[in-house]
Amino acid sequence: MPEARITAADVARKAGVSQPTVSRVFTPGSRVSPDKVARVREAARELGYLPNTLARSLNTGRSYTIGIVLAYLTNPFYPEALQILSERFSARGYHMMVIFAQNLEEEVDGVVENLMAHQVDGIILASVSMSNSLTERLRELSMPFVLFNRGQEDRSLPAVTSANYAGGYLAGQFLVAGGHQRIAHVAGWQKSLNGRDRQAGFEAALAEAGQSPLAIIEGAFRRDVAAEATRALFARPDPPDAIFVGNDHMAFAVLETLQSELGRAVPGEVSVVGYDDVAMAAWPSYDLTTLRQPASEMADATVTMLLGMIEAGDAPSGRLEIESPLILRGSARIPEGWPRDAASPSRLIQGDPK
Amino acid sequence: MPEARITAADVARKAGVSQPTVSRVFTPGSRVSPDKVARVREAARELGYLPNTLARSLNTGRSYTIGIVLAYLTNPFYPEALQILSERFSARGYHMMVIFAQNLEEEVDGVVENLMAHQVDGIILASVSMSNSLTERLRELSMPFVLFNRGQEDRSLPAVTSANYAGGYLAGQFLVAGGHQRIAHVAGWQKSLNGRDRQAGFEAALAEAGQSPLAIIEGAFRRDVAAEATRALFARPDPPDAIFVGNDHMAFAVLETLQSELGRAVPGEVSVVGYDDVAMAAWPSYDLTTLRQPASEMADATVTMLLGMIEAGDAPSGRLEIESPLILRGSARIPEGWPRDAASPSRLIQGDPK
DNA sequence: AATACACTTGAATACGCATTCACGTGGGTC
DNA sequence: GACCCACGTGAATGCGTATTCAAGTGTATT
Repeated sequence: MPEARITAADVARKAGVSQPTVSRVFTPGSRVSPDKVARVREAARELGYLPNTLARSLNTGRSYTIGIVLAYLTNPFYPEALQILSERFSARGYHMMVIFAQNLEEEVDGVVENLMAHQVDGIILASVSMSNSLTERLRELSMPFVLFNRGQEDRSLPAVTSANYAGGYLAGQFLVAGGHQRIAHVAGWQKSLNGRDRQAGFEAALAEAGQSPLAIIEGAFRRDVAAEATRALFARPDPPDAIFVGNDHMAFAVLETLQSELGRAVPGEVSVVGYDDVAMAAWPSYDLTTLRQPASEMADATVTMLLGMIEAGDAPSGRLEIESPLILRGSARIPEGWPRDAASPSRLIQGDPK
Repeated sequence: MPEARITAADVARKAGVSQPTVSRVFTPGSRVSPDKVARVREAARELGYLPNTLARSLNTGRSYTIGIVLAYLTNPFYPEALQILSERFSARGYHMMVIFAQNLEEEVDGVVENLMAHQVDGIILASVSMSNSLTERLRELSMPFVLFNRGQEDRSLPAVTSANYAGGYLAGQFLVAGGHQRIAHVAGWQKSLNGRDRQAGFEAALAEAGQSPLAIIEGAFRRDVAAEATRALFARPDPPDAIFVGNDHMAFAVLETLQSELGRAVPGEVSVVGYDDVAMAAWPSYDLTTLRQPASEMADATVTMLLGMIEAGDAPSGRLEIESPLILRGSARIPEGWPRDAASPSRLIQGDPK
């Protein structure tokens, strides 16, 4: 029966030093004489000692843990982002506590309180809504947080998104330039600013060309709803010749409904443009033209922003929008002379406290 | 500038009670008079008090945190499993700390030590290898752990998998019954027992029918390798008329290579059977016949097993294999009279300490 | 009326570590 | 040779909570 719990005091005793010296050996930046370092490390190795992170956190006030709240992983953009975020945080010495919450303000608020009780150093809210009272609470407690892939009306809230309006605009511009006359939109969830921004950009591009959307149907970021929307669009006497879909996850359902169920040629009869550029978009079955949300850059920006607040005490920096280039593939007709590298510019919107 | 940190002592002062009384109010099972409960709750609410989980864990020795080590989320089986595991643990009052580790024993060992330093109550190792020394270490420290979707040679290690051998056997049986004569296998990673078990079952079924596999090529659970394997199979003078693929993630690549690149009809010229039944397998683009690994049941079993060790002190229970039924879809010819509900039996293999 | 008992409560303490603080010790400077 | 200073070290203390333990209250029992 081996020792139940090895503490710094045990190591100290074995190495013939004091407990604080053991602590210093395991605290980068502390100065300890080389011989004691060696003795302590040797003793620690023999005993199998590991510093208790909880005790450490309790008196430093830093847990090196980041809480992340997610709505779901069904949309493959989130697994991609989650893994990258985790790896970035790991590289900076942080761990990630992952919690799923349905996208209800009430539930998210409870989850966030839970994370705060766990003394996380910061919180990432990925694609979930939070109540204003919670936002206030986080601010008062100066708990660092960043919204990931989810903006809110208040542009002063720290958030990292892609340039959704610009991306939607680019999608619209692209489809108009492709000579499409009846362009429909299967929109994202209307309670999501992401979805509304993409839609607004899309509509602006069409308006600028003197067009208006053939139809706009909410897809709620769900496959089944998007498939149903597609059926509805093609039950019309004047079906669309192009569809801009609010994200790739829905676009796959739209494509499948068009091809397997409605027998429409893509892009011959209908062009389809998505949003996200998840890995699957490049697979042969879909070959989807789409706007790329660069998960890697978004994760980098999120980590930088959050750790800036935590470690450097940076003030919350408002919303950061990452450039969202159009990736040309085979699901949409490519206009003559369309540049291969068209992209919407990235930009930082400084928050103006409402 | 609001209070920096509200402690139980602050609440106690405001409510006119002692700190232990506050503690008791927030500790289910402790008896406190109703009026004091009310006073304490009121004061806590006004101050915005949340018990510090770190301090609590420090002297209870229980963190209510589970560490989970994952190799990647690229195979969609893992996001599905991750979300279900998280929800199950949440329901039992536990949080999940997620860490990614390349599938190298060395790295996994380091990550696990890291989790132990964080005082997790238990660890789930999802599809990663660990060294024998680490296994020993975990046993000595009596740190509960369960291998998820990854068995090891030592059947006494607590693990939850599907019935991989039986599943592979069923796949082989099914393809033989379908009248296929040249059955190939794109195998999983050879260092994974999952992959080897599926292969062994498959080979046994063929052998029983007097056949032997046309070819077995390692796919390493990777899309690109699987696609290349498919090309190699069809570069032969005697290409296969059926392929059993080690998991769905690879099977999608095989299907796409067959259809988009090689122009082979599925299931007309080639039948394809996968393994996992991830959500995408049911999508029209793939419509993949496959063996279901029931993520939900596997997660339930894992949670039950791990929390049994943590809360009830159960002894590690050996490997548990969950039934893995064959899901009939359109990617493989269905033999005449094949039962619609064929399934491999689930079974518990008691560990015999080597 | 006296004792026993169930119940509630606060003072003290422990959990494992990091961090003051004060105390040497040695080498360098004039 | 006296002084100063940088450095290494251990004793003591605090982080915020849960858990002894003993004391106090009131009710039931004899």
